[in-house]
Amino acid sequence: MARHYPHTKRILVAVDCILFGFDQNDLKLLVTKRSFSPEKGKWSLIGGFVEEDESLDDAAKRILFKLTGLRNIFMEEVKVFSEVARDSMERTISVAYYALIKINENLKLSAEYGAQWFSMNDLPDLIFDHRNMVEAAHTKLKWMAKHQPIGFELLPKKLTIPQLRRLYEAIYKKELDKRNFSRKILAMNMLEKLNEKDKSSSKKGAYLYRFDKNRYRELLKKGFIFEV
Amino acid sequence: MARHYPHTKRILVAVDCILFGFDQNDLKLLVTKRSFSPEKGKWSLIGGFVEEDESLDDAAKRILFKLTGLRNIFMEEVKVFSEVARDSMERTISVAYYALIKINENLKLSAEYGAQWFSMNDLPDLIFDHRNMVEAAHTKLKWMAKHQPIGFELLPKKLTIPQLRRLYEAIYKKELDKRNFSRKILAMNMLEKLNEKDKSSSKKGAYLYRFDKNRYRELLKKGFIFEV
DNA sequence: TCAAAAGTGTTGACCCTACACCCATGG
DNA sequence: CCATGGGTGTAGGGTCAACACTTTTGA
Repeated sequence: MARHYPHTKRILVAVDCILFGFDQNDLKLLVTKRSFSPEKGKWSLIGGFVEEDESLDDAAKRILFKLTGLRNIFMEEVKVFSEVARDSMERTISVAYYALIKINENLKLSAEYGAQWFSMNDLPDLIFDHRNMVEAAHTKLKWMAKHQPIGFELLPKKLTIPQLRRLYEAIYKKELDKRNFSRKILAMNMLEKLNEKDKSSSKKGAYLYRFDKNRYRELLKKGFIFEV
Repeated sequence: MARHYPHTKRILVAVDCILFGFDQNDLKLLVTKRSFSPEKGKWSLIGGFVEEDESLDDAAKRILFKLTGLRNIFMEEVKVFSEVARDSMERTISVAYYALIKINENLKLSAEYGAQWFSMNDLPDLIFDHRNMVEAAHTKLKWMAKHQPIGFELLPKKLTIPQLRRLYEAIYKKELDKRNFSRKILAMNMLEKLNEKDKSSSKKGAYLYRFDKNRYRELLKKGFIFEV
């Protein structure tokens, strides 16, 4: 396209991804080893520049796919980071996106990026303002997990109530009463109980459930408001 | 700064402002008549391009100031709009900001922009994706007004409880019980009752109150959570 | 004197929290 | 047989919604 708005500076636009995962009891963050200047070799969120023919959402999906091979992942904008000097090389504004990833044996990370999971309780130093991005994303995650059933995006399709509770405890860094929690969750009537148990974390085993998206959509139509 | 990230397209970055006001019973939006191509002469949100030496927050403040002469106004990012073809001239990504403005006799709008207030219930057609921006901002406003005491930004410093209730009714398009509303608001203990009445909307007159920011900050420290 | 908005209390239903014991099983 | 985590019920307090009449005063 021709330039019809003269005398205005065009700017580099990037997307940086805050990739959350959940593993046993820990909320985790996937970070990569930066392979180019500046700050080469340091820990960094995975990111990339926005191309001419893609929206920011598309750019975020592309970047996520290159690292993880995953598509159709829950992903959402957090906010824009636009301080003039935030990138030491050239002015770049960056839009932070967070994504919720199921960590499991099928997840194959591209070796290219030297990616590694870190516990949110024990993050390494990150370049630029990436630490602020992570904070902002975590704040948004807390908000969202409270008011929308996105926690399930971090768990296997078949999940147990104790697992879900441990996830919320990790997100909020706060213990929850197991009786009250399971009553509240089951009362919403969004989980389908299966005739299987998961014995990976106890001898007795915990019943498996499946989040029923259709039932949730029905509830929404009736004015139901999710809240944990 | 030199270009250190080669082969990447730089992009025009704009800010568009969703300016909310409140007048009697109506939530209002300030829109301008666009004075340049494309779409010259049509109704548009006020906006502008981001300059080299400013953050997006700064750009939004600058644009607001040029139109209204106001500073220190509540203003917050909504989200980025980045569809490739959203601007018909040249690819532009735009970050929507919303602001809350007190409409009163001191407000002097720059004549340059042909600005006009419209009721949110009766908006004109807007250019590009500006209507979507307004929807997104309204959604965020509903969210914020419920969980933070930002409603006061739309009202005079001295306000009455019925006025505040009408504001919330306008934001949520829903009637509220006046007894329950005033009990809830006063119970929060954030309003200082004055010995004056406002008779502009009734013969009996309603007591004026002042929102006490310091008291609110104290409450926050004690773990108080605002919710309407 | 009347119309129009302000102000004010109570009750019942529901919801949320706090809390303790038994169950199933693998080792 | 025992250690570990899973599963379950109840009672009390607090919160929220629903509801109607009186007050004030300008016109």
